[in-house]
Amino acid sequence: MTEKPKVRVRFAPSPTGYLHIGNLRSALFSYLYARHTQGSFILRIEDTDRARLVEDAVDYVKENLLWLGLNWDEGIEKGGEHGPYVQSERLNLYAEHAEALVEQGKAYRDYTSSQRLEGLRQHAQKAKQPFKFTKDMAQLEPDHKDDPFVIRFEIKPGPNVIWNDAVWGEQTWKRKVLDDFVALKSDGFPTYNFAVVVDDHLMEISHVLRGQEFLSTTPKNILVYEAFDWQIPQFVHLPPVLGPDKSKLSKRHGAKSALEYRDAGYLSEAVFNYLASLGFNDGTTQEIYTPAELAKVFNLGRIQASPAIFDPDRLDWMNGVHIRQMTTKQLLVRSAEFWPPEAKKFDEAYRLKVLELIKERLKYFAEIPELTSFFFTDPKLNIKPDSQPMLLKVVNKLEDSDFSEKDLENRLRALVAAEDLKTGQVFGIIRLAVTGKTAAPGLFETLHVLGKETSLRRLRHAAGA
RNA sequence: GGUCCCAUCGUCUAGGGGUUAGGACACCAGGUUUUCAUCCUGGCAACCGGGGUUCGAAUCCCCGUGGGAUCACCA
Repeated sequence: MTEKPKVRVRFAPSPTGYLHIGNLRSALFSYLYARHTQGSFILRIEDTDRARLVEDAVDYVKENLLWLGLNWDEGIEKGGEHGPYVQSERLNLYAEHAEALVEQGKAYRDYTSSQRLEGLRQHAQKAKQPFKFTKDMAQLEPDHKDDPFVIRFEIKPGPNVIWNDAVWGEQTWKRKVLDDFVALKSDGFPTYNFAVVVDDHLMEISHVLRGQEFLSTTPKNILVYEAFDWQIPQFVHLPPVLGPDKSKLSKRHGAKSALEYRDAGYLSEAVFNYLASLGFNDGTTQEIYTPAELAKVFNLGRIQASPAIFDPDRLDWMNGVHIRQMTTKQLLVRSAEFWPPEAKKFDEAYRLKVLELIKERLKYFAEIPELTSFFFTDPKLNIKPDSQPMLLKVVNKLEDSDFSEKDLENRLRALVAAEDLKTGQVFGIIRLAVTGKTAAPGLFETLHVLGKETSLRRLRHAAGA
């Protein structure tokens, strides 16, 4: 009996500023798998591209993950036994490993200038040949001492590269389509394809969950693992999340980061639920899950291979369901920042009653001001003069009411009956006078919550009294 | 263009040699109701095309078509 090795997965974004929903879903799946297997979820920063570095991007990534509840067990800030967790702080490691490959004849220094490289590339393009860099094209010796060089990983002839992807099944790549890629750049930084292997190995990553765009670089990664005689992790390539036009989701689609959903007043658990449903399902007809439930049912084998289109309508629906599942008290706490400034003049008990009334028509918290404004400030008057006599009768009828919902209902229905009018008509006029809206929560509840003083004041005002 | 991959309602998806192809969102209709919403009921709506294998194909195979990814000293 050998003990199963611990599952260790990582999310390794590069701090280039923008973290879209598709990236975040990769993080989510990694997190889910770690939780499902009681493994570790690690956050590593891949900042080897100095040109694209964006300030504060790391904070932005952290904020996104934290908001969604994707807490990492190990990584930046948290620390751990496999640090540092920022690639720019591991430069010596990559250099050592690249050097070792050179010594073993598995990689070589290349002094080819960028100009010559560009020329080579253009030449191939003119000849309509795919450009593929091989060792015989390389300049193995410097023209001058101290000329800059890169270290290229050499693809030697050999059998096809075969691996089994958890999502895509068995993959076979011919070596001859691979070219001698740069492992260490002339600035001393590693390239992604080299650093990712060194780090994943050193950090003992067991499963590599990443976007499908990395599928075609996997053979290169595998060859590096083999060159070092390292154990190859399980690869799990995730399908992309697409925009409504079926192209990859991007800023262009108004694609939002998690933070933008937070700012619009979406519940993180709803976004969590929705994101997980894009490319994963457990085979049942259940739609609504808590994060903990998802961690329980999540498994690699049920990840979809085909892309998913992001559907904002479905997210809205799902958020509404999560909202309605929450107690009003919880909801009040969660929505605290979204209430209009006027609401602060009222106590919590009152806001709680208001929330109770709008809860079932709330899709996200940003709608709160629009839905609740009349509970805090008198609405603009927009009553037709010919309905004013009716409102006067309403005022008279309610003047000695105790304003309980029951009493309000009895009196108002009695009035409608006495006047021989349609309920909807009369209630509609009252609603408009009191709320300024044609669509609002139930009339009796609204009047009750508003209270006698406010209700009668608005009614008298609307009646022109 | 080379390489690799994907393909069930408009969308997220279940299923998978014999099913009335299931659920959910959206949409439409009806019910409840004082409006809106919630809720309930019902409806519309799908196996990309063509061959093959088979008694039988949406399901397996092949070829098309469509879509995607990738071909950097980016990740």
